[in-house]
Amino acid sequence: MTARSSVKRRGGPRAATDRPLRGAPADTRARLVSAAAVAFNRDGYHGTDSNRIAHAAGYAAGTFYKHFSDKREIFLAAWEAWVDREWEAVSKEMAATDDLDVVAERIVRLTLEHHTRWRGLRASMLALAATDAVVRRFHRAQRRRQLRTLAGLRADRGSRPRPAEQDVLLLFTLERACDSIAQGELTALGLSRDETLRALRNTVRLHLG
Amino acid sequence: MTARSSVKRRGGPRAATDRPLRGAPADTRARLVSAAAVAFNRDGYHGTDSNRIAHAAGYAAGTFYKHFSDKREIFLAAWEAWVDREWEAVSKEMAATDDLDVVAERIVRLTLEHHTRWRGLRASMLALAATDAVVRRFHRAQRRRQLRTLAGLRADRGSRPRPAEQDVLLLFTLERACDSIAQGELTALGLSRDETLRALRNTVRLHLG
Amino acid sequence: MTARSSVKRRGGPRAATDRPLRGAPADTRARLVSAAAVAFNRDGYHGTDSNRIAHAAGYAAGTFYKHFSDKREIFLAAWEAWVDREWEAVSKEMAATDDLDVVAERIVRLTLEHHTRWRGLRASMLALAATDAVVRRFHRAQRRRQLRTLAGLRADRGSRPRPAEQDVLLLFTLERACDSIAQGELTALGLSRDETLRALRNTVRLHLG
Amino acid sequence: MTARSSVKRRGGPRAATDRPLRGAPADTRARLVSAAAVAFNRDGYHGTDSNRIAHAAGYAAGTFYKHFSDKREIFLAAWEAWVDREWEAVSKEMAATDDLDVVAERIVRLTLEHHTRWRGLRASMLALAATDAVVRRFHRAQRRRQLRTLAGLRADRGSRPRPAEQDVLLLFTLERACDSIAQGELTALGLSRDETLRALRNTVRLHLG
DNA sequence: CATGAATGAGCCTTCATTCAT
DNA sequence: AATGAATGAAGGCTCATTCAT
Repeated sequence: MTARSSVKRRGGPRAATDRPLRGAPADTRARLVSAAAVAFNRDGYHGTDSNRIAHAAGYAAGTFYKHFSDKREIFLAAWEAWVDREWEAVSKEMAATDDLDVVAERIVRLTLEHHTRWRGLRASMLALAATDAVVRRFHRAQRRRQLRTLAGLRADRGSRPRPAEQDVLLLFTLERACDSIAQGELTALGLSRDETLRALRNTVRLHLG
Repeated sequence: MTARSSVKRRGGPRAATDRPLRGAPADTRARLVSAAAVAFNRDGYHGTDSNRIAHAAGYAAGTFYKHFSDKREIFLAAWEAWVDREWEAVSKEMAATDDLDVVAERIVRLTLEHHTRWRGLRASMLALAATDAVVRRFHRAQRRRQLRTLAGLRADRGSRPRPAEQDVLLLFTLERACDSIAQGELTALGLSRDETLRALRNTVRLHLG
Repeated sequence: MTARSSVKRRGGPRAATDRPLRGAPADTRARLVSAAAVAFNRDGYHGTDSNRIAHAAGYAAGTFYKHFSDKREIFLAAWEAWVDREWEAVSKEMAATDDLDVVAERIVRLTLEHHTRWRGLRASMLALAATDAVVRRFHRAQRRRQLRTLAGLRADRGSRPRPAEQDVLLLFTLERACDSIAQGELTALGLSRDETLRALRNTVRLHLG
Repeated sequence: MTARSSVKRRGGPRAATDRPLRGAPADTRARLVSAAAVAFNRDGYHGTDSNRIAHAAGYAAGTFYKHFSDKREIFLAAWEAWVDREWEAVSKEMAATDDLDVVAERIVRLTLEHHTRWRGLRASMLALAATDAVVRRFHRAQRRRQLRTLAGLRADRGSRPRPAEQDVLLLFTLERACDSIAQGELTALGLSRDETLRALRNTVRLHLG
């Protein structure tokens, strides 16, 4: 009914910059995952919808379901990508120097940045994992990946091996403290952020040594 | 032409054979809050609705809105009640004995029980607090109550005063460990639950000493 | 424990055997507006609802909100369309002849027919305009359109210009008399319908002369 | 459950000044009708509810249904009272002087005041009458009362008798003009209010003469 | 590969009405 | 005569998902 130019541009708002919309499926998928991560993080899992995600990525509603069978699936993909990015960054910092103090400082800083930036995504994950068994399984799988990565990193540095218990506890500690700071809870309660970070750095350094 | 009258007939109470339905508003409210806590815990905040909560409490849908202006309000009420109950139980245990080891063991056990029983409610709270500023404020207010209670308990025992930072950190540690154990994460990762609990008890005992 | 998954399945289109459902948005919108006009007219604004309107137009409930942000919006669209149609019909009659008597007779007849057919819609508009400022503004805008149209028609015929006051008064008179006759009030009170119409025709003829 | 003093005063808000709540049924009824008239006028028939009306009158929700079988009934009662008051006022003015010009001026002024004050009530009546046959019948009955009253007033003054058609037309004219002015439509369209009122007064004087 | 109109179950909320006290 | 807690049908609106093009 409406005349269409061969270049796909229509009346409605196109969120991001105009890119070639028909491309490799993997690219489309990646764009959708990125948009989903941002939306879930900002509005929570139940605060966005698949149509909004698709449009934010520059696609129509239907495209979403060509790449993901449902909303949960894209959420898990976004989570997986998030874990990937975090440990990529950490690995890079670990490789760049031998100084333990520097490495510990960087891990804490990166984790804090990452958790601050993505605190909404993390909160949604925790809530979904509590009610949805599939999400819970996925979350644990990612946790195992984290543990493997962490053990691998220690091995690369020639550090002495440790029981996994100690690694999880380190992860828990890092996670909890960073989530809290990210949410602004410490500050809101009048507690010192720097003090906490110093303690965290110390814990990490001892763990890696 | 005028097939439909503009006056509509609806409503009316049910047969008067059921539970004690007509009672003091405070009782009704309390029943609704209890039912809500169970429902939120089992299905998550977004997994139940006000109608289901009302029916679970033995009331009709409309009754809900005589007592709460919306779903969030009853969620916060359920959360508040949950915090109340937890610290009531802890206070009781604190008063019953002077032996620090026993007290620490009880606090850890109670917290673990409480977090295990209500892990879904806790997960919903964390997710909502990430997206909803009102919930976040409420959560912090409850946290302050926890801190006051904890400080009070220490004072009652004649323990030396501590900076609030140490109290929150104790709360965080307890919380995170108990949430993890409650979700079954430690076990799923093949880690020792008893070991973790022993360490926790030790931390608590040192803190209260 | 996790009986309910947090992912919910719903929606999906109906069997593709029905009316031309998937079409240009403008067509869908037009069908919805038509159905709404009929429903509002028959049952009153508060006597129908968006679901009923959508179904009457051959669509599902959700489709309504793809085209209108709420019930009021479609009501105003229906009203606008009604005003359009009325004055289209009147314009056509005006163009078809030069005989003032004939024109006056046709205007009165058309107005009466139109008001009779749509008296419920008119009544809803009057009631809403009394309570709702947005509706009131819209109604006045339409009134201004009517006045412009009426002035234009007179100008086309080379009639002498008149102050707008006289045009509104003509509109008021026509409106009130036709509404009354449409509601059957005159007849119910034992008054002569023909007598009133004769007087009306006379007024219109004098006004256009 | 709650201790009650013998003087009926509870926590909740009591709308009007405290009056003796248990009294002659007619008084209660009258208070409810007054409150209903105000509420319907301000918010429209569908914009208030029976609970609100009861509370505004100083009673509990249930009291409403001890005096009226449904919402429509109190609406009709409010309407009837409104017509009563209007024609009471008009009759008084008619009796107070013999000067036709003065009488006409007063009728127009009173009608305008009355329609301005109660324009929302009138609008609701028109909308309900369009969809509800019972309301429509009631409205016509009141119209007949108006006509009888008007004829009686003319007879009292020794004016010559007139066909009812002319009386209704006078009522229609008065009504429509006053409704319009009351709604602010004339002013909003940039038309002269005084001019219209002058014409109205003239019409009334001729009619009564 | 992508589109986007359409679906329809279901959530949140209101309110006319009842009845045990 | 009055109370007010409770009812429950139903209206407004959302959104995960589908499918003809």
